[in-house]
Amino acid sequence: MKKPRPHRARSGRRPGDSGTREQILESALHLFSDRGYARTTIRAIAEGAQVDPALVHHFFGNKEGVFEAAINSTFSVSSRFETMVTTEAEPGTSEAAWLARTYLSFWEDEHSRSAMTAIYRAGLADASTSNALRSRVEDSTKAWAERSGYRDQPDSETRAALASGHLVGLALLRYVLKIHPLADMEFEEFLSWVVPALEMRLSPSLEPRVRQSAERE
Amino acid sequence: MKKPRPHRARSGRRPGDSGTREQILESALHLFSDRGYARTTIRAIAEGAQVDPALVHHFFGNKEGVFEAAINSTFSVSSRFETMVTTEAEPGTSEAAWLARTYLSFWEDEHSRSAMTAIYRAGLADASTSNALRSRVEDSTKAWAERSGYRDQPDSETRAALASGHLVGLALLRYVLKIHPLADMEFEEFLSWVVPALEMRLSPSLEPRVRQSAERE
DNA sequence: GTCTATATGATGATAGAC
DNA sequence: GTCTATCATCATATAGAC
Repeated sequence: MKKPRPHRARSGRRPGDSGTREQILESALHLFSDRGYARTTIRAIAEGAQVDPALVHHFFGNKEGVFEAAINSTFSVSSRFETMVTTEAEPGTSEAAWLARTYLSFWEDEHSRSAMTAIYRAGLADASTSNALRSRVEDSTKAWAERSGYRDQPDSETRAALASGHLVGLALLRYVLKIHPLADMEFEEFLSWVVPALEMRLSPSLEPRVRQSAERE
Repeated sequence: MKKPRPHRARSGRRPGDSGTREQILESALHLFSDRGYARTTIRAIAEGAQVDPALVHHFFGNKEGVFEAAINSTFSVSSRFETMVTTEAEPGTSEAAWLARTYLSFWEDEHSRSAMTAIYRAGLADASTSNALRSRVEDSTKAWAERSGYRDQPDSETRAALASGHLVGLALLRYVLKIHPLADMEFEEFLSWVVPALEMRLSPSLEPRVRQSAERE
């Protein structure tokens, strides 16, 4: 016996073919960035997308699959993250300025910010998930250090890592923790604070001669 | 309350009165710093301390109680964190140098590092738990900005926040993510990289004239 | 593609015996 | 102080009907 389905109580229709997959990813990305990985449940993702939890499994297999798909969806942060460090800086601006602007643009853009937040929340959550974030940061730092104009400077690798830490920390305080007054600033003003410090970090010639061997004993 | 001080190195017997509470906290701190808040279970804490899970509830009520007690146990990071910003810098060193050394010492010390890691992991995990970390960072940043020798400099609050982001980011990369080569450095060498950059950030007079908004001299 | 039903297990918490 | 037993909840994941 076929069950007649005279009227669908569901208001927003769920068409037979398209849309749902993207809605699941959108819901997932929102939740992962807001609640982190562990506290985000497949049920909540499904509810946010107004679909059945089983559908989430059907599309992505398991929770990790949803996460991977979510942070790579639509804006493909991962791939852009990698190609970022292989792009040439625009002439007229320092490479440090370009690095800061490019990296922080990921955070500034409302769409990719969710993915960035999700990535950092998940990567900092516990030791077992830190590996992915560590390789990501380490690789992009190293790649950038090797190809940048600062490549031949002494300690270029160390300086690149210090610059990464600088940028990561500022991004976390401004975009994740939303610390005042960093979070309230206009983007360009924020950049105007960050760039000079980063330029100094990356180019020894701009540095005062404060640094010599630390008091070691 | 008598303490026989048995000096026993954990032979397997769980004596009727002492030790267990501290062992629970030790186990909890280790797990919270390693796996974050959400992935740390009371059962695992109990197992690590070789006690019954019910005992954990008996002592601390609920999971959050264990967390609070753990990060405040033995080394009382929270209180030291607050008094940190009210202490005078030692003469002969810049305040920026003192700030960097004091803050990073919390991370460098093996014991307090667990608490620091737990605090940051929990605070960055999701939006709901970010409040505690935000107020902590915001308050200590502000307090330090107001009482430091840089107090009368223009934008002292902004500069203090930027310095906080700088320090937090470097600490996370070195101590939590363990990014090479930051994590492999000796502490004094690490400091010798951080301090000059922080001094420049905090004192406009040391800054190159890249920024136009700095009016004061 | 979508959903119902369910297997299977882990979790935080409590009550209460010794 | 310590443990046994258990509750209620919620999790991921799967099988299979329509």
